[in-house]
Amino acid sequence: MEGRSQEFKQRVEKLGRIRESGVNPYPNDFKPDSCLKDIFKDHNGKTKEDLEGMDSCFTVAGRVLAVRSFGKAAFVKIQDRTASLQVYLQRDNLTDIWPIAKKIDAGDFIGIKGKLFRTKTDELTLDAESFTLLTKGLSPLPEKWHGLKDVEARYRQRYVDLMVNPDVREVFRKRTEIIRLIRKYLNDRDYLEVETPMMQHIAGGAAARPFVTHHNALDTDLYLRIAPELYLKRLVIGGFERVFEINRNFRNEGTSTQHNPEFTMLEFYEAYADFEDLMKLTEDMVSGIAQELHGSTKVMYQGTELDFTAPWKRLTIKEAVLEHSDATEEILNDRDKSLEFLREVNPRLPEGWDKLSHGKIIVEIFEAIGEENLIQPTFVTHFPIEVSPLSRKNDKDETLVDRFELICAGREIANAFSELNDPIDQRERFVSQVKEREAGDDEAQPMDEDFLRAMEYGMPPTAGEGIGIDRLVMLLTDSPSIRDVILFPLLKPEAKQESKEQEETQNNKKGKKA
RNA sequence: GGGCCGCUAGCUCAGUUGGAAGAGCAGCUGACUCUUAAUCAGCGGGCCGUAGGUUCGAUCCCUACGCGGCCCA
Repeated sequence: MEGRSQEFKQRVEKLGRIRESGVNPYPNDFKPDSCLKDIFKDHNGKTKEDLEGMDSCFTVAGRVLAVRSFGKAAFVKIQDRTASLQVYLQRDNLTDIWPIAKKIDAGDFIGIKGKLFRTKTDELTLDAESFTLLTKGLSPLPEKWHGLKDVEARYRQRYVDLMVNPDVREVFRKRTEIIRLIRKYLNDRDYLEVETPMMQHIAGGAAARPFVTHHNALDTDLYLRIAPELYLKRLVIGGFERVFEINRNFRNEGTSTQHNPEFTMLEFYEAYADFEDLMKLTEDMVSGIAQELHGSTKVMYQGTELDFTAPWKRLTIKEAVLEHSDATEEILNDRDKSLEFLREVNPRLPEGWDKLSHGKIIVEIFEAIGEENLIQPTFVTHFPIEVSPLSRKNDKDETLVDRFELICAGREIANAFSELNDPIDQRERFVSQVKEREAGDDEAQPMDEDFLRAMEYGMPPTAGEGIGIDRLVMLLTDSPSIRDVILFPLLKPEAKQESKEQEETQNNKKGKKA
């Protein structure tokens, strides 16, 4: 109890008095028969007289959000998963339980059975005929008017954030709805939803640093996946011509408003499709989701209108750079001139910058100046082959691949390509990746012999795409940070406030080991 | 990794050339059976992020550290 707030201690004492009076403060046999939203839906149109003529009782349960108490009566606002509703408690109706009912606190859960009426100010209200304490809350709720604002507290104690900030609940409901709509869209197109390994012996399918873990029984290191790509393609090879997976990827990188080390990715693969088909599919799917969610394909994001109405703009990566900088074709078509230009737009380059290939230089230039200027949804195409070891070569220009990135609000939302299905070419690409890895690029992809073995059986012509779900949800819920669309974003652990008992336990453990 | 900003009561926030730490809400006591951020009267509640330093004296100034936010890489 030491270190607890005064109010916490008072509530614990109150809890004790409730128990002494013979009332169980944590019963679990109360069954509501109505949710609050349905009560509004069915009865909010009714007049005072309509309600007086109605004989039906409603049994509801919820968390107490606010109490306005009089001597022998009280108005209490309760909230369930669907809505909030005012309840009227009167001493003369509640008799035995009144002493407890009048002592409830904001944060408690209560159950009420009663009849609907309208107050003098015309608010639909449930007049309690019986009252049941369902859970005593010990920690006080945040301020009723301002709610919980402290960003760190909101992330660390998301449960409190959700209790008191309805707009936060709404964001996460929309997140779930978006994922539901994606599933429906793909299921309707005969895609098969699958699950592939999160723990992999070879972390391939993307350029990123993985987390490492260890399997004790097999005594082997494993990586948390950075992408499901190579497994989903194995499934296409196996005959599942349309597959998708919505699941977590893990990348061992820093956090930002755009990055969380674990994030949710949709990946889908369709045989006999190419990357242009996927552009159409993406336009159709995302604009449809915006329409379902907002009733419009135009969505406000951080003060800017994003127009998801199909078709979306398409630019080659060079066009995107030319459109948003003073670079010229002459510069971009020459490796050394491009490098010089890159140094102007990005003076602080990673180590080994002078050895960058022409293709990588173009991508670096795009990321430095092109990407952030693409606000409306735009497909950026014609990526260089050096940065695309899993993509099919372009038939007309072997330095390019049939790939696009979807950029919106200045950030990458999706990445897709016609899949490389030539096993000989794929092996060569892996070999050059391994060389880059040996040269110090720890994001270059490792050799995956089993994947090659699979591809050697023949993979049908296929296109595949990954869509960052968190970022898509950000755009569709007007959220400025990825942490606003991830229920429990990764934070550093809080400063330890170990109790003496814990300290002793730990010391004992240390002592035993020593 | 670098820069800037923040950390004060359960919550939202004030505050002090460096001189006994404040408000509102929440809480407690009392009044009140139709309130809407209910009202009225009274009361309690603080390691001012942590640790050093400067000082007669530090929540305030300095240093380091921790956590968070934003920006940059």
